[in-house]
Amino acid sequence: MGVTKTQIFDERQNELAHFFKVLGHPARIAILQYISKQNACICNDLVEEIGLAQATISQHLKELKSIGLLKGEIEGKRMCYCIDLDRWNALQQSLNSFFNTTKHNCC
Amino acid sequence: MGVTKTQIFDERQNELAHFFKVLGHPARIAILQYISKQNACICNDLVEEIGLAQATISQHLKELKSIGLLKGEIEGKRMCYCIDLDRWNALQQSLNSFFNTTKHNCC
DNA sequence: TTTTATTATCGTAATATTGCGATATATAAA
DNA sequence: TTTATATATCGCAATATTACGATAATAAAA
Repeated sequence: MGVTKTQIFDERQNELAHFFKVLGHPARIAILQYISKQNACICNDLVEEIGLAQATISQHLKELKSIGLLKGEIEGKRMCYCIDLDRWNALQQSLNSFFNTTKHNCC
Repeated sequence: MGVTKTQIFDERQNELAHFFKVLGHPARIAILQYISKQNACICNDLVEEIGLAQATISQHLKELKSIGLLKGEIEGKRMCYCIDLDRWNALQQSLNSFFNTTKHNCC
């Protein structure tokens, strides 16, 4: 086993879970915080800043791109990764919507 | 390897990531939504509702307990799992704080 | 006490994730 | 063209996660 049974959940549950999952790694949190602190981002800076190998950072960036949080623009021989603000806000809202609609209690 | 290098991140980054990680599974999203919909929750109901084995549900409940989102009370021979509203709100706030402080852009 | 019902835990198999070195690719600089 | 720099991808090893059957533990019911 070891496979998440995505077929028994609805699309929204899977999407929400995937989003949470991508944010569920300290390196990816750190990457987002660092990109935010700077005004431009270059992957190579991240390697020094975060302290993981270049291949590893590149992999984490790919996952952040997979949910649209980052957009990359080629800038000469460099890559400029930035936060996609529209997506960022949309995700925050989607997440708050989950929190607000799922908080009834019993005991 | 396969080990997250938690030691190179700060406590807040690790905590935030752990929180996101726990929410990063559709079964756990579904569990929270179901508990919320009901006014009381019994694990056995979840097994029928979600469609995973009892052992698996129990495991997911344990992880939700690990971040304090659920509290369980023994009720006869049953277990009543409920959402801890204080913790729920605190986590929502912590999450919004992350989103609000990490959203500057460049391109 | 015995049985039944409910939940937790253990052990295990399958798959996923993390991390890294090596290498490929692409562009700028020399 | 050659070299240097920056990023992506491949392949692999180590560890984590997911799922489940079997079983333990606990308490109500018979």
